[in-house]
Amino acid sequence: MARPAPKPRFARQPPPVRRQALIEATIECLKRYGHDGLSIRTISAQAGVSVGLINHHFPNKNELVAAAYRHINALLIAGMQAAIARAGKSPRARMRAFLEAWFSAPSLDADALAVWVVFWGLYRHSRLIQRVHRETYQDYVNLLRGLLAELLPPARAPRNARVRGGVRGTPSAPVDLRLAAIGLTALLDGLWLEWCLEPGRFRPAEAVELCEGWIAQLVRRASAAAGTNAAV
Amino acid sequence: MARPAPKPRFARQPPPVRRQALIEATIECLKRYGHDGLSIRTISAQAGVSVGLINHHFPNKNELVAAAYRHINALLIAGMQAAIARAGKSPRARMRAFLEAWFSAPSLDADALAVWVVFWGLYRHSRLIQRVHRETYQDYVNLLRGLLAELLPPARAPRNARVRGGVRGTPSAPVDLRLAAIGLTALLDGLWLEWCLEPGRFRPAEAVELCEGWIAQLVRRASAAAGTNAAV
DNA sequence: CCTCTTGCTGTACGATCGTTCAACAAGGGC
DNA sequence: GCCCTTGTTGAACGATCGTACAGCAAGAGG
Repeated sequence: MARPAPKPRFARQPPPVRRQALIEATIECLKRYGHDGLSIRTISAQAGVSVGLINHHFPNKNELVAAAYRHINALLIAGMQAAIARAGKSPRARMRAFLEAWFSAPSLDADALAVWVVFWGLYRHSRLIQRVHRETYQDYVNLLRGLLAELLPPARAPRNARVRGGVRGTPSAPVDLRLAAIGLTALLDGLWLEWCLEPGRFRPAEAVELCEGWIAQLVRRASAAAGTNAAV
Repeated sequence: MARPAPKPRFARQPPPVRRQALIEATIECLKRYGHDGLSIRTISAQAGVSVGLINHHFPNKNELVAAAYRHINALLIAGMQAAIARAGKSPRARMRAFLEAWFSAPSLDADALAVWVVFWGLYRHSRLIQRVHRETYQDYVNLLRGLLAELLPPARAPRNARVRGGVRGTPSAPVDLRLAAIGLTALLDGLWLEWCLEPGRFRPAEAVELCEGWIAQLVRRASAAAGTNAAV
């Protein structure tokens, strides 16, 4: 008992490490408690630190929240890119890998959606969130557009494509890569949203199937327009 | 000046009228201030009443919020139904009317999305919101499914439809009305979401066009499967 | 082992939150 | 014109919010 039990009351961490821990605690709190979890006290408790520490590493709460938003964005995109890279070189396999990664954990998680939705709710009134969104959402769209471009015949890009009015009965209109990416993004986001809000309504495999149907239809139209059979 | 200027300091309202006014004030506050607008003081100021009145007409704040969620749901569905009714009897015209109503004001409004998103953020942690969602979302899905059913040939409904594994290259698989409705819902929601988050990326007419393309493709497949030419 | 830097703690502060409640007064019924 | 019902007010309460800041102590450098 000579030694006074030198158990340190806390352990110092390098700023980057601590910042990362705080960011992850923020996301965990959002998962657990929704928007109510976005409080300095809740987050610092989750991270196991005192209330004052957050303002030592971040100028204010909004900056921490924006950093957390940036983190989940980056995580999502990195996950998708990894899945694609694992799939090899075949454009079809890469697209399929992307879809399957999109419609399975950890992307397809009701808790995760709850987190995203809180950020979207902040979007309109937080310039910080808006900036992060602009910076990262573009990456996601580009990723998707790249996958589509691989898949479609390398036809002349329809630059400045003005859509002809009333496309009702013209199934062989030239494929607009921009619109195609927008549509696929919408389908992905919409299915993701639906599944998270009510997981019982359909199975993830069915969502993949719906997307592949959309893409197959796209490839068919593109091939017809190009007059070739480039796509299998 | 004999009369002491009998200007009443407030005007009484029948409870249903006042309740409705408070509900609309809640939505207005959400539009204006996002989640921060969901405070008793902000809402009562918007409605022009005192802080105590809300708890006189609603047992607590959560009930008011749930009532507001129910209100915007009902409003949306009523708007769509009205647009459809105005379109007459032709299934194609009705579907088109629906799409155009969906992708124009007041549905397609960035402020409106901000309101929805806040409610979705509450969804996971509020039993009240969950109940309202269940009760009203079903109406929306049924509306959409009805429109689709009108449009597709009256083929035998694929009950208990088990999706065949790996539908990769079978474009003439029987059309599953359930999956079709799910896909169209996702496309609608996704495009709506995208447009509201970044209105510059595409025009509402392009969204309508994307949806009509999806539906046309569906009709084509259904016709092929039925072996008829029922749909023009 | 002492020193110095700095990551970290925890109290304090003012603002704002949702809710309660006693008192007020608007306005219809007689 | 008075009464009575009840819609409405607004002060007060305790809890919790984000931030500031003075001081503690961990742990590397000498």
